[in-house]
Amino acid sequence: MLGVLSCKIASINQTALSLLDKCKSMLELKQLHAVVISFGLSQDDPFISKILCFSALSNSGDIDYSYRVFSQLSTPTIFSWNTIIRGYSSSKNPIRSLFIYIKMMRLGVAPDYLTYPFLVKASARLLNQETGVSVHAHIIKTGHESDRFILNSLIHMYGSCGNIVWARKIFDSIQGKNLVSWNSMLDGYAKCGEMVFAQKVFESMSEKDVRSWSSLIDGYVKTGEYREAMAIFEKMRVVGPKANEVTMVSVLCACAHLGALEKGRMMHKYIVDCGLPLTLALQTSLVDMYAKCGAIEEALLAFHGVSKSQSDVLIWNAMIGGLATHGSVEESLKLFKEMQIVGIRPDEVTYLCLLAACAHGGLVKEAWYFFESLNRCGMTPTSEHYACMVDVLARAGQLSTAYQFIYQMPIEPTASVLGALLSGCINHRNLALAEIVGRKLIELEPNHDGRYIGLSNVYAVDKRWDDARSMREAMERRGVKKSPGFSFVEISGVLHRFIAHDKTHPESEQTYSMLNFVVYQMKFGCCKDNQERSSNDTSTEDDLLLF
DNA sequence: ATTGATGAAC
Repeated sequence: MLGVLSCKIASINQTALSLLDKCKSMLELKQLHAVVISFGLSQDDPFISKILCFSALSNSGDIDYSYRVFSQLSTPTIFSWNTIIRGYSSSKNPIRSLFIYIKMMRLGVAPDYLTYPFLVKASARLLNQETGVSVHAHIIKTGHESDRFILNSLIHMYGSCGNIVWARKIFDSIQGKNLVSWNSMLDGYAKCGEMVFAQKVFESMSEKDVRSWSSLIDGYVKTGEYREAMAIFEKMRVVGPKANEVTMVSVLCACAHLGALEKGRMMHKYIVDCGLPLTLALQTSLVDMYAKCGAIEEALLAFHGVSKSQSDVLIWNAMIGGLATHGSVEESLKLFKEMQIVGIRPDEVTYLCLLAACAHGGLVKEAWYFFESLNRCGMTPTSEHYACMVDVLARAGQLSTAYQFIYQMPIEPTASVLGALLSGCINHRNLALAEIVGRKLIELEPNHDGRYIGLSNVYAVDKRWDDARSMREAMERRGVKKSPGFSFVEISGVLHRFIAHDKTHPESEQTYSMLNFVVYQMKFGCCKDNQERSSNDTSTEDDLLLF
């Protein structure tokens, strides 16, 4: 009798195990788990291992459920410990990997060679080098310092934490580097903005995969070298591997910053043609690209293509921010309300977007409301929030309120906070305050060319030409290099760069003629006749303002 | 059972 029963249990167990392999959601997993518990099999090891793995590691898993199951085990195997540490290392709370590890140490459980890669990953994701160094020390103490997987993850960790020197030291020490070693080193340089070194590493790689290309492209995007990023992508299309989601996210970001709408549309088409799945990250990049390129209708189209139940705070921020910078202030605020109805919690960035909207629409009262909402929702305003708030007040001409606001800030005002006040002072012609703020800004950032130009502009508005010139001289005396401002215009997919006073473009003459025409229209609201259009009559004042 | 990349604002 007992034999039959145990036979039955074994077959139920077998069925449950094979069903678990086909499990697709937490709901199904929990149902199976419940069945097995009701048969009194919950302590059965292969089954529990599978439950842990699915809930800790699968995309549709739930690491906290995994941990609850784990904490019921009397003596978890090293496999179970590692699974939980691994699960937390890629979760929202990577610090929990370290907590589990500490628990493990206290209980005297010995970690193995599979424990450490996840602990290093957790430290990397925390961007906390001190934690990383502690883990590194444990790796040496337990004799795992020559494991190639661990060394590769250490390169990545040090690179992510900005310690590129140590990343390089480990990289150089590895005998028999593999593609992951090279990619981690390359990505470390790219993350630190060391693109010359990143390029060097990239070129000396005998084997490159999609990650190598993506890291290089993203490095150029993060350093603001968008045209270089696009050039690498074009090369990748010819000689490299097929682009994937990550590649395209960076490429779209480059298009967005270049304002290259045609190119952005081509990239959108490329994504569809390649059959790349339109993930939420890609859709967010599309929304942002279209919005930044001024194609707000296409941005909205991309945004509404996402079902609200699948959306997250990032894509709402992209759309709210896009509408705000486009000047569609009401639409932007309306979307904010809708976001809350859908049940997406706004975050710090959402409030920055809202404050930007208020600045554009001159909505001072609303801005105060949003600023106070930050505190109400338990968020701490950052210097960027203060800068935005000052921008709202300064644009609206409430200069003394702005000044008071800065005065009672709990943190030191940053250059962008004072910068917002300065432009308000210039626009509303409070030149006495402008001079004080301008001087403070140079003090704060003595190596920033724009700060000297800022104060010089104050003098220029005040027609104090000698003082204006002296600022330029002060800048040169201190050896501050002035980088020329430039912008891009995309025509038929070709990017044209314009630098102030640059005459090297083949159609420079027509361009300046049109510029003068447009400036005249803006100033006087009527057309000059064609004869006058070509005359180059920039005044001294404009010259100084443009620098 | 292991390591490496991506979306929002300044």
